[in-house]
Amino acid sequence: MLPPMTDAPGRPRTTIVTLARSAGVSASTVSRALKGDPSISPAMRARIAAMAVEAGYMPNIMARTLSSGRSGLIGLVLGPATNPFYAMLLEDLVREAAARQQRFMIIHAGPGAIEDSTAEALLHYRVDGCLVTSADLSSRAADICARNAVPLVMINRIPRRHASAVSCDNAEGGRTIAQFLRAGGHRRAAILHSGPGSSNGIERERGFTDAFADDRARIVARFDARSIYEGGHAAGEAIAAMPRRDRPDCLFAVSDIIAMGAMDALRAKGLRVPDDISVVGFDCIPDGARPPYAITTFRQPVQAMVRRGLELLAARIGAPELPDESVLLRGEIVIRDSARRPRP
Amino acid sequence: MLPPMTDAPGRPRTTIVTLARSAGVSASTVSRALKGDPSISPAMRARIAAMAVEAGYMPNIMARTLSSGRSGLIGLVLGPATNPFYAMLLEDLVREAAARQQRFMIIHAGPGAIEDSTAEALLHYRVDGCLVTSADLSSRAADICARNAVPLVMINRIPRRHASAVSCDNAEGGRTIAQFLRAGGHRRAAILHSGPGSSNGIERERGFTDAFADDRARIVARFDARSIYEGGHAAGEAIAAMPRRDRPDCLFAVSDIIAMGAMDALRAKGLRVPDDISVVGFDCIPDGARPPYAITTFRQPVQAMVRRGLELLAARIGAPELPDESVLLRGEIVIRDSARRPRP
DNA sequence: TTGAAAGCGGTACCAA
DNA sequence: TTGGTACCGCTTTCAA
Repeated sequence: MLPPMTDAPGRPRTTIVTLARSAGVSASTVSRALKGDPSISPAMRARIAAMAVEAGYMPNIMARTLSSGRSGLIGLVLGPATNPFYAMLLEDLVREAAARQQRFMIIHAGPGAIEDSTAEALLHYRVDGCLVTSADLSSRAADICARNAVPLVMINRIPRRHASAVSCDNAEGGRTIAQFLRAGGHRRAAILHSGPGSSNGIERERGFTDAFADDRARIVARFDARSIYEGGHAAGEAIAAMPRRDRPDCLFAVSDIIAMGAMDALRAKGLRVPDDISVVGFDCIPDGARPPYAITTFRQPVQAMVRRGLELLAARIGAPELPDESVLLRGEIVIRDSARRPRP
Repeated sequence: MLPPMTDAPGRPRTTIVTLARSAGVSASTVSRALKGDPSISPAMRARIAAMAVEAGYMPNIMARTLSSGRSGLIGLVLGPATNPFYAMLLEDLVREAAARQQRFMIIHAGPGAIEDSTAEALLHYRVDGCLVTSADLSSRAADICARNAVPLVMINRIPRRHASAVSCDNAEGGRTIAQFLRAGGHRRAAILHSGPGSSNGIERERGFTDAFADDRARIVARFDARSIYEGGHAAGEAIAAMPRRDRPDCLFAVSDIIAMGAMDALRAKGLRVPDDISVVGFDCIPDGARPPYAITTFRQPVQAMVRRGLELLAARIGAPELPDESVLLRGEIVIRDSARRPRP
């Protein structure tokens, strides 16, 4: 047994019951008064509120959850926090959620898949809902959520069954970038993608290819850069090693972190960016804006995505019958110095 | 095999009671069997375990917490996740905690102070303990934890009253760097610190100054870079603007992110690093290792810090009367190319 | 080795 | 407008 949590030795923790006793009313009255039930007289409400403050009363969420079934906890499945994009997401997420009185239980923040045991923790804690950003939720975990009627919202992911989603219009972003490069005179592109498991990367590449390739321009190479710096670096080295006449004149990385790796590798091999080869990324992470990189990229509306995601989730927590919904938000190209620009 | 749809209309959710009924035993027996109480016969234990799996039973942590007083939740107060150092910390933290069946409720992950309402959420959720990394916990919040006997462990912070702490030996790190620079022939140092609120920065600077300054060498300037890239950048510009003869020959930034900003600014003004001025950082974040920076720095033993921190916390959760403890872990210098090295 | 029963701190329905 | 009361799901004596 744990020692009782007391504010002072011998004095019992303030609960609704102690409050009720010292106010000379019933526990139910206190409960109602505290949540502003209009059926309690204003005078009583004020009196109890004052006593609560005075006694340092703190509601026990566990007890509330047990009887009401709502925990105020959201399960958060986050991609690798060391990827600056997820770090941005996390900051915004925590801030927005706090403003809505929601808290996150964070159950994943690294690379790789989520263990089932980790996913089950979500249900143990009776999370009201679950937010998934990019890292893949196993279908078993998703099934568990669906069966237990835990609403699922994915941010920055293509929706799956039993889930709502909000993401940036990735295909449109890819298209915009392709048009920009075409206008800049590029005709031979290499794509640094993030593998078949990344729905975002696939969409971006699809949009890019659609708008870039025709009878005068084409995709000359593709590399799997796994959404990490090292992957981009390896691809950059491979590109630098290509015979000069086969080399692409521009490079589209499906995320900035990949682009950064590629740029460093190209330069280490003596190639100039953008003079010898243009590089474009995606995401608009802060690191990519700094002088050594100054990456031309596509900004995802992170804050809006976070806000909409939380809204979708809140709505579904309140009304589980709501149908799944996906929302697509428009981003914008950010032109810096890593790619040759169109002539004015 | 997936669990049956326990939430199907009309069919009750699997609880200890439903389990007990269908096993023809009492709820207490099920409770004990499930946690491997040796006083339950092995046969019974096995039978109940099998039924639990078959029924897809998930314990309700809220109920368990209510009766046992232990939630398995740790409150996490994290510094700004967009600072790569905290991102590294977060990844390790979540991984280590999951292995110990602990989950984090994340209540802060941005810049700035923690709102009291946010801190109080910790208590509402009856967290077993609280882990604080760098971001300042208001003394009010700390008091609340102390009153409620919620153990507090700080990682990467100087301990405060009512808290244990684990951190890197910052002063020693500062000293090591100073010795390295002195050996490299540097005599005029500038310090880019992170303000009076950062105990780490203060320790690092103290160690550095102790080992650097004497009658042949001195600290020629100090700048408050607020632990952010932009702060380092501003300081770098100020240094570049100094008359040549007043300029420092080396620069100690109390964190890598500051050093990166400074390097970019110095170079933008035409100064070469390390030829015109050496730059050293602290933390060893991945970004600092990349070619444009290749920062000479001091590596904090992050993984060990995380592990020890969780150990300290677990011990105090089990035995709240344990005295506060601070542990200091030794880091190591990482020599790269941003600072002139000693002649062999 | 097992069962009965009393909470843990709230919520919510039914009376008064 | 208030009080009484029956849970929510699990843990933990105390008895049998």
